[in-house]
Amino acid sequence: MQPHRILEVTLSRATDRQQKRRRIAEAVCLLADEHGMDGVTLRDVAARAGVSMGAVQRCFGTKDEMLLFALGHISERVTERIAGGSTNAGDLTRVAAEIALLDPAYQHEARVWLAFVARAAVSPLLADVLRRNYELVEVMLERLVSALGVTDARGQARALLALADGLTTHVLVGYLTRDVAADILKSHLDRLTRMG
Amino acid sequence: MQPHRILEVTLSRATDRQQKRRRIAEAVCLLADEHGMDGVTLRDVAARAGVSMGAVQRCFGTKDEMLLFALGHISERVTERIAGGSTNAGDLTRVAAEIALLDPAYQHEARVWLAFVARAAVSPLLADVLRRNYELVEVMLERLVSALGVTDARGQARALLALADGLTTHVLVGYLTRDVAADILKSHLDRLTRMG
DNA sequence: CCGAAAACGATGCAACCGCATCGGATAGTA
DNA sequence: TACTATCCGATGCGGTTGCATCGTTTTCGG
Repeated sequence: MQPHRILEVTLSRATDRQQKRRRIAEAVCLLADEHGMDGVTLRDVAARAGVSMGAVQRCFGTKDEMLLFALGHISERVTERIAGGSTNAGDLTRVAAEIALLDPAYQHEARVWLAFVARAAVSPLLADVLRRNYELVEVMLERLVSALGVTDARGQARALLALADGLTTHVLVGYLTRDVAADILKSHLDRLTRMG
Repeated sequence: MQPHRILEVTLSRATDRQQKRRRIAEAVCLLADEHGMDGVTLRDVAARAGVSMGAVQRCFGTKDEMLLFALGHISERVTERIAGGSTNAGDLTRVAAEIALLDPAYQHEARVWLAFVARAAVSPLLADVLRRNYELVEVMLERLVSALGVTDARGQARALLALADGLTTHVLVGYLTRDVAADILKSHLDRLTRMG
């Protein structure tokens, strides 16, 4: 068999592996959403993903590796969605709302995110992934904010990011309603726009 | 023996109980700070508190009750510290800094708080305690903010609370340094003051 | 077509979990 | 001093955890 055939096959296998990895990562997110990070066990993950436990072990040498990949997976998805639309100045509102995950459809992602953040506080590896993700979002936000003509765009971007995250958390624990959080976010953005 | 003697003894016993409860709660916080909520097991808690496992079981019927009490314990402590100083208008800076737990001495409390918040997202009982605590802080913040002559003091108080929480989280995962977070918070407060 | 290699799912394993139970130590009452 | 009720710490128990190991099946290169 020719080398290029070998390459094909190898790639195909690798692709399958990656697909299975992603499916497992999805299962991790589902469980983390439902029962928190404690509810993420290898057996339950395998059952949710519709694979055997051995498959999970083969895809990820250890549970921590699995969680690391899962965090990277969801981070990637969220970041891509945020960066998805055009980066017009008017998109700041949309972007901010998506960062805050205020839409009910994103409630699940918000819970997963919170579970990972909490674990990242005591797991340097997870923290690294999270930090990288925040820096990516910060860059995007800074661009949008600076387009408003605001001074200290970076600081304002960071503040907006923190505000959005805090609001998400407060909604999750039931302290604020989604509507109230959305109003607060909107008010903040209005003020930011007025500043420019 | 007279009834009042009985009352004395009973009270003394009850006091001992509460003291032991608090000591156990402290141990819970220590462990949650070091290894996250997963690291909080009855055995480790007992060892940390310097009591037997049976003592922990006797103080709290179940693990959830223990966690519930521990959350109430730390919430109370933080809230009291925040409300401790006089509520002058100038104290807004101090209060905000203490809410954000930016001082390195509060780093541990911040980690514990995050661990509980994450669990509260999937535990209604914990969420109730947390929500009550947030509402308490909100009232204090609203009073301070309204003293600045700001319109929509409640909304601004909520925004400030969310910003502080978000900054705390971002510092914990290593995305922001304490100094940067403090600057952002200060900048926000300055703007708020200028608004009034 | 065949042999090596990889993937597979099932099962085993030691450690740990929360909780229940137990006999003995202790303290309060008459 | 006896009696009793509470407290105490140790141990047991069923269940679950993450991970290792097994024989078997599938896949792929020659």
